[in-house]
Amino acid sequence: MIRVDMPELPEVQTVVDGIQEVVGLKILGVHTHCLKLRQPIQTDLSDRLEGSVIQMVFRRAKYIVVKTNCDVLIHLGMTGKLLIKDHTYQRVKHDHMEIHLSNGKKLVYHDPRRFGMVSWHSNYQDYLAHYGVEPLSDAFSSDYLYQHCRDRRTTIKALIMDQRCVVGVGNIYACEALFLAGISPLKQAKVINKNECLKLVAMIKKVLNQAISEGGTTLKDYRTANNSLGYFQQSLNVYGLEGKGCQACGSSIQNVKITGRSTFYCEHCQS
DNA sequence: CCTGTGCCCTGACAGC
DNA sequence: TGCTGTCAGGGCACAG
Repeated sequence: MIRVDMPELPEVQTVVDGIQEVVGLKILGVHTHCLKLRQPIQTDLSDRLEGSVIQMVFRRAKYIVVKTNCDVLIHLGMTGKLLIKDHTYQRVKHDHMEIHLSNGKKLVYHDPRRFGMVSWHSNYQDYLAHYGVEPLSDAFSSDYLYQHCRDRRTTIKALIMDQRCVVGVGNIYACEALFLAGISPLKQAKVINKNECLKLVAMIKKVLNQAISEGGTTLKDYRTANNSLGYFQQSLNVYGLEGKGCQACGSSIQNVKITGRSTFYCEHCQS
């Protein structure tokens, strides 16, 4: 078992659950320190947010949605963190934005690799209009996935990572779910049968739900120790385990590239 | 429309 | 020891 700490859907959900205390607070001001994220932080972000009240914080795909008088979308990218700090907190390297709140605390956006994003929209749904169903919703069913697989020559792994089909399934959980479903990541989507769709959908929901429940516990510990929020760590079966023995059969875990992403699987258990 | 490739960015790590 | 090269990957632009 190895541990990783990239913010996939469960990590984003855990962060959202952990910052509910900001709901109802007034935004006194916003300071941005680096405009060059995945897309530039809008220069009028502060003007837009100052004086407004945070009405709701929730997750859509891997975005954190902060509803005020407009919608603020926050994406953590690879290395992003959203931290609650008190008024004595001093900014450190890679803190790109601070939102000053009416209870004296600050919501701090920290992202060394700057793959993340912060932006305001009048309606967040317009920005995410091309996004598919939530993986943990009833809309993501085996029938839904099966229909999306029709006539698709791409691999099943690329398909479940395509946000137009289903959102929030990143590289790690795609690998893990395919392992648990016994399906090769290299298999063409169009030859996946209904029973395989049933298993795969169930396993995607399982790994995500499991990670969310584990994350809640880890986050609580993390907060106690550091008085701050961050994403957590997840135990894995195949991801990052190239050359190691498969837990189920002992065969060596393979690593192949699929659409540029490292893809870990067991040739014996997945076909 | 469908599919694959490359880019953005910094830090961790391997190899010399 | 310090340098260089490689890799990590979500989302999107772009090419074929």
